Amino acid sequence: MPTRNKSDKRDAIYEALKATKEHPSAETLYEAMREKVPGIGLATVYRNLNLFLEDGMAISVGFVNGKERFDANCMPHTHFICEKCGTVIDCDDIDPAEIKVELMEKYGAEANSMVLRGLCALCNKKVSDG
Amino acid sequence: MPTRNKSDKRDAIYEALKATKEHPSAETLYEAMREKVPGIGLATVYRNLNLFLEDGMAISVGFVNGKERFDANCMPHTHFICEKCGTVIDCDDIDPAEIKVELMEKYGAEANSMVLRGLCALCNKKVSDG
DNA sequence: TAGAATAAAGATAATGATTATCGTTATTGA
DNA sequence: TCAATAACGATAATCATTATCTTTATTCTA
Repeated sequence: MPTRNKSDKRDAIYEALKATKEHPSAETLYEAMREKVPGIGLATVYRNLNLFLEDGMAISVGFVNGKERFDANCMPHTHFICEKCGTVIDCDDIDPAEIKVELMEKYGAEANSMVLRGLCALCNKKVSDG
Repeated sequence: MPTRNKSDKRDAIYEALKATKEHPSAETLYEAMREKVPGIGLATVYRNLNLFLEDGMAISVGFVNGKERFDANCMPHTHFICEKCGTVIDCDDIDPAEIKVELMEKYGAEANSMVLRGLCALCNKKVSDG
């Protein structure tokens, strides 16, 4: 891990990312932090999120409505993204290990993430309700 | 499916998308078509790709390096995306059905796509070779 | 089949998320 | 303490995508 200076802002951003389950975008995280950390800039949030990725402290879940979403939980776990409402769900009960083995055996590729997309329970219900 | 006028350009774009296995971006498809279809505009490619999505004639595979990638094959199938070289691979041998059932049972969510990300065989080899 | 109504096209301006730049401030290490 | 470097906030720049506008093609009807 590269050497970084101490930075209260960075620490605050990381704590905020760890504290939420909503897999926020840079913008969302920024808005949520403005209250607690007055004067923080959007560029600082973007900058530090990229450092977290670089340092293996966070992962990118993917893009939802054109915005990248982040997760401080780097343990390999499956994500579900609802294409209707944009919610990102941790699917801790769905083990990607078997699929990863299959992928390696059949394609020689090393997967480090698995993302499912579709309609979440709530949006799916709304659709079937008409 | 909404009514559309006949359009040679649209047909050409769709044929080009169907003909390739590389899951191109709008830009890539546009560049590939300029020779065969002189005078075609980038906006026309974007416009028609969106119509294909709308009409269920194509799917979005996801974003690779900030660019959306498309596939004319709408049969449910797994994709692998190499984060190093950007290659998108059809994993026809990896059946997402079981995972989808699991997702529905455990989370009530309806998945319509499954995407794995990581390093393809070639890039993985390069890493291990050092 | 002409001609109005609508869809599609090409060019390009606008948008919006992200990144780069720049001057300033904080941190580090000698 | 102080020079070197990292981080910051503000904001300009970038780049993929979308919207707009004018022209051209297609369709539908009288």
